[in-house]
Amino acid sequence: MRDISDYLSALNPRQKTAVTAEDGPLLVTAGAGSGKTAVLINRIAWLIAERKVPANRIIAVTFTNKAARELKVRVQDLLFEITDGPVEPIVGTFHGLCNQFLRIRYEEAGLSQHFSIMDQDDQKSFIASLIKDNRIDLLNILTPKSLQSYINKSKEARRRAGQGDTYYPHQRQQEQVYELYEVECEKQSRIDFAELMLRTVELMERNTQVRQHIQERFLHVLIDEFQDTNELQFRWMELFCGKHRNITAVGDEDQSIYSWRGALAWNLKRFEAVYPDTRIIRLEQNYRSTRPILDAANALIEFNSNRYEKKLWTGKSGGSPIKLFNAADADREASFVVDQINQIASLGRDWSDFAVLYRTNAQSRNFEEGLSHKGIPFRVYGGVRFYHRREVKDVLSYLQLVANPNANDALLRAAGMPPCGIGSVTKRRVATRAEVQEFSFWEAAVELAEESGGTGVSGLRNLVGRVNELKDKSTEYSLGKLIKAAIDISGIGEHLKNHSDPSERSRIENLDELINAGYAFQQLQESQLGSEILGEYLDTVVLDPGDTHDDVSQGHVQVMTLHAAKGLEFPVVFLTGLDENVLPHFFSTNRVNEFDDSNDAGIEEERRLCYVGMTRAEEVLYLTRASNRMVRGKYTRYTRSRFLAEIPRHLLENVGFDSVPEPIRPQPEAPFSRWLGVSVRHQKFGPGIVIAIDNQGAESFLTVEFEKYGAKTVLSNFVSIDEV
DNA sequence: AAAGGATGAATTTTT
DNA sequence: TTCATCCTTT
Repeated sequence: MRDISDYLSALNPRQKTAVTAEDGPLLVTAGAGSGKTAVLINRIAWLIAERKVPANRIIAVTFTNKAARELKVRVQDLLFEITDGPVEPIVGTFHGLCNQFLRIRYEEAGLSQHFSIMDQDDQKSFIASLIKDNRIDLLNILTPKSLQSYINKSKEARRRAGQGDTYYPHQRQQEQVYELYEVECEKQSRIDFAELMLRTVELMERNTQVRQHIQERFLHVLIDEFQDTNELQFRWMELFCGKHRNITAVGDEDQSIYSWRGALAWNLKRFEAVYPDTRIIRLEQNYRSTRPILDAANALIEFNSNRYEKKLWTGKSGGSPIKLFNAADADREASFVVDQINQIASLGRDWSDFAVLYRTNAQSRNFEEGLSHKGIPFRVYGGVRFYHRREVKDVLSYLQLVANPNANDALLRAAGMPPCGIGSVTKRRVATRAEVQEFSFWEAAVELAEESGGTGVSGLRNLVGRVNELKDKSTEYSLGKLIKAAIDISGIGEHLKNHSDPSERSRIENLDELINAGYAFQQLQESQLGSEILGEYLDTVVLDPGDTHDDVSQGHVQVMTLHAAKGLEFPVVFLTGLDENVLPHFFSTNRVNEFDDSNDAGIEEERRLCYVGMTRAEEVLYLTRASNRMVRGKYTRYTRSRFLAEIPRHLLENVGFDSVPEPIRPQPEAPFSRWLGVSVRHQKFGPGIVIAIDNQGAESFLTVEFEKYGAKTVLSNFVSIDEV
């Protein structure tokens, strides 16, 4: 049996300090590529193996299911040789963990046992039908989408209906819809993503017994990607670690790119404020990128304010400068990228070594066309997820109805697919009946089906019969078999098979895939019957609808947005669209509507996005741009991104203009001004204090009074802020 | 209920 | 330009 210290020896000193930190609040600010996942994994393993903390009394939280799976597997792998017993730390996403919690404590949380979870799409149509059914005349600045965001934002701020501002008419209407929404969710036993968190937090706050039990149980709480936590999640953390206060938060404010979804990078600072005895460890050694890439990324992010001063460094030497290409238009930008990929690949690289990154999905088309034109295999991340496909949702609506008959939208969906004579008139009858009798659409449909009537009523009779048949089967069938039954009994399979449109017919393949997924899911759980496993399956489908980008993408060039690229790394990266109003995006520089905040904060998030993109690159980084882009059918001129001017020029190599280059913009602001008087550390000269700053173009020279060498003027790239 | 036409909107999307 | 959604028509 090996000793845990063998593994620890693979860590650098700071990582080791973080891994073996004693009890109490611990904050790890981990720069891109600095091995934060390794720290998390090793810390959990160390707690279990060295500190003998029972694995099931450790809870680790991530934002994605993928990250949760990876964390769990790697901890288990690491401990496999060290411990004998099974190792099961509790690892999951915030929402997944809250769901598990609420499934057990649904009663105390005031939920129906059969509550079903709505994803974003479900929620949006739920709100839309709410507005329609209640005949609400929406003010013209409000839409179902804006109301959805209002409701979610309110919940994230822990505001219930009736607690928001009502000064303006539109605010009153927002509150009105929010109130209706809560009532309707209650009636239909529906719950949305934010509600999973809010209910959990509210229950913990309200119920002392539950709180104490949880706080007692979890000896250690660990949270990954802390810069992405929102208000609710911060509160969740406080509640979960309230007793033992053994909380490890890992994050990087420079990679906070989800503030528009309520993430508060500021939570890192707040953590320190809430836990004054916090131990802070900074991981600054980067193991991913070559030096020019790091230097450029560092210089760029330096323009942001309110950061922890930290500077990534690498022990690696060498590395080629960043290649900059100015294209005349987006087509040429794409063909340049494709040509470069072809050339570099011919020197012996796999297609999957390349990534093409962009700010908006609309930019992908040129690259897709260029790549397929040259016959290069590629995969575009994003797009419609399997479980969001129309035919899949249609089939699942029948199962949803079995699991939660109160789900009105599931009934309406099932009623429309396959077409069975139930049109808008019949649907309205169902809705009216449900309203009058104060029960669900399902019950209304059952009642109406027993009366006599025309095609609509016989359609309802059909539908009710089918769902009841499925309900019977659900008690005896396995999940895969049940899904197959849903496809057959509903008639969706038959309907698609006979469709005149071949693209509709091809949807059958997805349904076959759905059946397979059902069998696979059943395998994963212990053998349970359909009725028991169905609920779990429907939860999983919503909370973990699978990657749009499977790991089978080997042998393909990776094409994706900057957001999708976070957490990934590639040997060769093309960061495209470095144009003003593309990156930074137009919305961050111009106020377009009341919902976006165009200000420094907006630009700074764009800068972080750019930073995230650059730090994805291991060896080669290209920055490309185009002077003309087709937008809404019109050619629009673009100027170079301000971010290009923020990267020291000696790190950039122009590999081509195929248009007249625009003059470089003047330096926006003296970059290192905040460094004056700050104590810093130079790679060669050691510690010192900055006494003067000289900005020359994109480069900055710092005059530093060194402890050991006196005053010297050095390039800012070689200086980092001293650790406090 | 389905198909065709008009209309309007167009960042990013871990759960 | 392109795509999705709504509305009209049959």
